[in-house]
Amino acid sequence: MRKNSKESIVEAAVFLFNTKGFSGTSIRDIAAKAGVNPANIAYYFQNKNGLLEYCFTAYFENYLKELEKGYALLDEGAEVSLKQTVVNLLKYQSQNIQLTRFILREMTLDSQMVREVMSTYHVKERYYFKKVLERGMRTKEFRNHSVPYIILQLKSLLNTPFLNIHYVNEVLHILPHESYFVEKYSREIFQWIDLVLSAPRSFDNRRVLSL
Amino acid sequence: MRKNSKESIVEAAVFLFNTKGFSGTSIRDIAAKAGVNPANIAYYFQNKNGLLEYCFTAYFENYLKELEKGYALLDEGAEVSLKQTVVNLLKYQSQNIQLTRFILREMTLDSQMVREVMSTYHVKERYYFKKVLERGMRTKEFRNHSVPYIILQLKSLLNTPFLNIHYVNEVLHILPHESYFVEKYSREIFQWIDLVLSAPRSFDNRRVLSL
Amino acid sequence: MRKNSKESIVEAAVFLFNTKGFSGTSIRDIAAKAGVNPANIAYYFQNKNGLLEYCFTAYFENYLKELEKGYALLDEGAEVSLKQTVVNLLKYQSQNIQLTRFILREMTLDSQMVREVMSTYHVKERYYFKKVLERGMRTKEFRNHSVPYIILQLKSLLNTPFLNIHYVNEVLHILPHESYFVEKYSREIFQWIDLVLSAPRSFDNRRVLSL
Amino acid sequence: MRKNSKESIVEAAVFLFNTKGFSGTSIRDIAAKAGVNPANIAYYFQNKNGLLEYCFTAYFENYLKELEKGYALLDEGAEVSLKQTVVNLLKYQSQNIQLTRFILREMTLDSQMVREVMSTYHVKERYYFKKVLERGMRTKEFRNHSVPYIILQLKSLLNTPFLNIHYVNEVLHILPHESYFVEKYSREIFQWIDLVLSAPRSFDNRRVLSL
DNA sequence: CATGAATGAGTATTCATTCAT
DNA sequence: AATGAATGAATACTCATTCAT
Repeated sequence: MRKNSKESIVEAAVFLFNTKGFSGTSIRDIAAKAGVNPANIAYYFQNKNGLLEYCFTAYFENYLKELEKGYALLDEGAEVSLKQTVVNLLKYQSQNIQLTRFILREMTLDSQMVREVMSTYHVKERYYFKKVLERGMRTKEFRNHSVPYIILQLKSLLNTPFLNIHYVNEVLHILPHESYFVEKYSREIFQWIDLVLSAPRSFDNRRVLSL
Repeated sequence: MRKNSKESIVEAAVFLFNTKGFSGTSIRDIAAKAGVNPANIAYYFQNKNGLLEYCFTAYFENYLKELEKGYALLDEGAEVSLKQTVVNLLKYQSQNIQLTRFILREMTLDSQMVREVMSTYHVKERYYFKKVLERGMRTKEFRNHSVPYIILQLKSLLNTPFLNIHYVNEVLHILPHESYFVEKYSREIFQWIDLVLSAPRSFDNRRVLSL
Repeated sequence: MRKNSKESIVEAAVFLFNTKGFSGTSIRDIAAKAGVNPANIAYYFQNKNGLLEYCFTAYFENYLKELEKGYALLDEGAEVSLKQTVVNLLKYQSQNIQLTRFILREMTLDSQMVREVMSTYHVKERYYFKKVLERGMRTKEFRNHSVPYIILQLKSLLNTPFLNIHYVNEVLHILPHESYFVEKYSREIFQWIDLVLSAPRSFDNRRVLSL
Repeated sequence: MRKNSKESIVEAAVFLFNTKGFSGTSIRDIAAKAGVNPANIAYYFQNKNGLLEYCFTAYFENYLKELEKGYALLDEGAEVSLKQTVVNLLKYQSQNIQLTRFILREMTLDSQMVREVMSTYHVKERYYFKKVLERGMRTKEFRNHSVPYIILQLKSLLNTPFLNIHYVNEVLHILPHESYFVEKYSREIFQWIDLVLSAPRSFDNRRVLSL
């Protein structure tokens, strides 16, 4: 009857997982919101966990694409590449704000499935960041610094607004889902790159696209 | 049989909420792990939500105490006060790493209870940070900056290692529960304060206690 | 794709009904094992019960044929007829060992369908046995005996090895699906006929075919 | 509220398993018939399979007791011991006719649980029968015979009336749950023992108790 | 003939909670 | 202070079946 059952299931699931968490969301809730029969979820995704894995995969495959786009610019300079990556990721997360929050939260659990699915993606992500940072240090664009600690800070800055969206909204009156947030917050991270990461010199943000 | 049922319930609950999430943990799991009868939990905490609220309250009351200790140093300078606060909070979170992760995660949900309980604490926290930052800007210790965006970055840096502890462990090989992490990571945040937040001048970390 | 969907469905169904029971087997199990679409089963057999009835009918029509073959020999003597029937039935059951076990088990349930389908066959079977036994008693081949109790014993001896095949295999190390079992076990039942059923005299097994 | 929830659950379960089979019976059916809450079944028996295991254990422990009682008479003669065992087992099965039918049927499935639970009991049972038969052959009470095939026939005769109770009722008009059946059918099996199993001589049934 | 999509009723099981003791 | 028994509602999931294509 419905044209796009699978799609509407995912849509409903993302919304509910985002607001109530994975465990806190029942398959019936999802089916009701999607306007489909609960059995249909098993039909398309095997079981509730299959739906979760589908979301994880969807999120991370696109996430890695954004990473790769920035990484492709590495020959134009580590700083340019990194800044472009920051913009890409902020944009991606801002445009998929519900999915992002849900994934970022679920990642903090100790479930075996999460570990398995994510180990791949995390290793890849770390590889990209490491390459960019090491290149920058080699070319003296960046000062020498502990790579893990830099990655930790960068990821902190990138993820927190999307994970704690409610806090950011209500307490700080910042709206991460609005388009100008990407622009504004990119500049904040650029400043962190310029001041904390880069070797002291004149900075060049002109090459960063789509800002 | 057990000397301190209540305490052992909380202990078990924090461990399980931390690893499996609040919704993912059943009262029987907790009771089994604590070695008490499930009905006992209702006896002490009314119901499952009461146990959650107890954890939130316990966490935030001590969290605010740490904030206040740093705030009390405001007259010795905004930078000193802020840096001391950073050390205190890192220490507190590192020493209560399971509770911290669980609370930080649960805070990202849209439950009404979470909103209610936390509005108070978040407002207070924001008040402290705002006071310190504004004082620093007034005294020219800090450059002028958007207060909300600075708070956002500061909180990002403070919380992320404890929330994403598994990622930080496995991927970055950083161990936030070990004592030297506080020391090392404090210096990273100090650097952020010095380079991003402070007006360009010579920095003074000598006054920060217990580092 | 498959050449003979219907046949492969029955084959799969018999195997699964045999090992897991009718209620314990799902239409999807059968379809999966047969390599066909579940909807196909409804196409051929109306519904799951139709498949069951098909199996029952197939089993009993051939079963009755074997009975009739033995009954046709009645004029050559009750003992010969009975012994031939024993051989025929043992052979038939041994060659359809999965179907046999499943049918014999399902017959022990109180389902209405089972009652209906089987009343016909049971009555016919009883008729044959009764005729043979009464003839034998009249001709003094058999001693006088309660017919129902003799039928009960005869059916016990005929069915049990095929119904409790696992027990018979594992505990007694007898293999009812191997061809020499028919030969060996026939002799056991012949002995029962000779000693328990027949009037004391010299026995003649020469006329029994295909042993 | 109810005085004997556990007992009434077992009672209802045995009745329903008997008529509809284990897989064909739902936990709700049982709970409804027993007048208890479905969750109570999980409370007492862990899950549906736990209830099944409970029934198996209950059946076989008492079954073995009857076997042992007969076995204890072995020094009075193999024939006496065997005949007493027959009476005991017929009595036990006749008095627990529903449980017996259900167990005998379920034993014919290939479930792993059934195999595990029963391997013990079957081995013990085989041990008793083997000892009795071998003793009888040694003392020339019984003629030489293949022990497994004798056990097979004996068990056929013992179990079939209780397993195929409906057939036995409707077609043969024999009522295995009535007390005189034990008496009558014992004599049939005695005759089998006397004529098929025993060496030709005069028989003595006087020593068999409670007949 | 055959299938993928879809469904409503049903499955066993788990849940937080209550309450008499 | 603590517990075993019990419950009703909810859980994820499976079922046989239907139907348009």
